[in-house]
Amino acid sequence: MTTQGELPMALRAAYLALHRRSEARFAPFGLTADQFVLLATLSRGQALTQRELARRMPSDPSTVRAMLVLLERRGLVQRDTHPSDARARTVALTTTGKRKFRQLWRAGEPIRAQMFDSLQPDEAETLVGLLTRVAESLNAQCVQAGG
Amino acid sequence: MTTQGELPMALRAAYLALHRRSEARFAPFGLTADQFVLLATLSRGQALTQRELARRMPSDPSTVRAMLVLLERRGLVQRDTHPSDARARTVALTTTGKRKFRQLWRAGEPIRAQMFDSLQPDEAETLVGLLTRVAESLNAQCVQAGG
DNA sequence: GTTATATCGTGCGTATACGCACGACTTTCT
DNA sequence: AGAAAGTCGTGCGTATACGCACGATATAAC
Repeated sequence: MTTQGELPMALRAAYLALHRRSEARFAPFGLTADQFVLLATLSRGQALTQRELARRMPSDPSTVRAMLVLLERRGLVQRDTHPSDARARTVALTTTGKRKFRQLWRAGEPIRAQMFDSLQPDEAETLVGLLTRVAESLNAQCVQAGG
Repeated sequence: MTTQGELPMALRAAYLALHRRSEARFAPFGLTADQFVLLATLSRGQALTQRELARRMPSDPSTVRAMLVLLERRGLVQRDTHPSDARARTVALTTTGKRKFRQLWRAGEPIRAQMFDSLQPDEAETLVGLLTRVAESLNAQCVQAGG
């Protein structure tokens, strides 16, 4: 089946298209698509450690750190020392950050709508389900043998 | 429907998982996941201009150029002046490049299999179809109105 | 209580991913 | 022919995306 070889490319093409679109859409607000993802993740569960934030995005901790440095400089996020763990730092949205996120969420609406409208309602749900399954499979540690 | 808000994140998570996996898998061969994509694209249609190569990947021409500089230095691709257009340069795999690509294709097999096996045969086809539709929708110029 | 191990964040290096501006060349129009 | 407009590749700047090694702290083992 040629489908097997096409799946990775189709996934890549779709994601890059989404990323480009989002990037262009958010640029006027001075934020990138990935910064939006970070803000969105923070808005769902405040006072996360950098590690936990990275896990949820999902992204690499060192990548997240670089992003946080930029966002903190702009006053969109705030980093404090963790109350019980001196190694860790907690991250949270500032008031400005929350406002910015709501702005961006609205700005991104047409993109989400465009994706959604290209599918039947049940197809959208199916797509999310399949993507989730593929992602979980890929994240399950190690492709041991070539079975 | 919350599905609409989850779709972009699900797409992102799946792609990043694939990318990480591929990166780790190809690293021992000294190549990156995206370099593999470039090689694969070249292997399907030789003597492309850099522009055309970028269009097919799909990627940005300036990104592709940076990749080509690295790959040419390693002797995996070859760039020549275009026979009829002095502005353009043609790109093709060298013999080494072709061999390397076949190597990588085999090395990537477990990853493709893992993705594929997490789905029913018809689901894989469905997924490719839905991803393609979403990508096309996203690439169709401009989110004009919120119609 | 001291040592061994694991975890958190940091800093560094490399490779995308892209926009933008520039020079070189092509095509089109007049 | 000569000028205008479009296209190709290049070079630069910024932001991910990640691995790896390091110091600091926490936790576990003894």
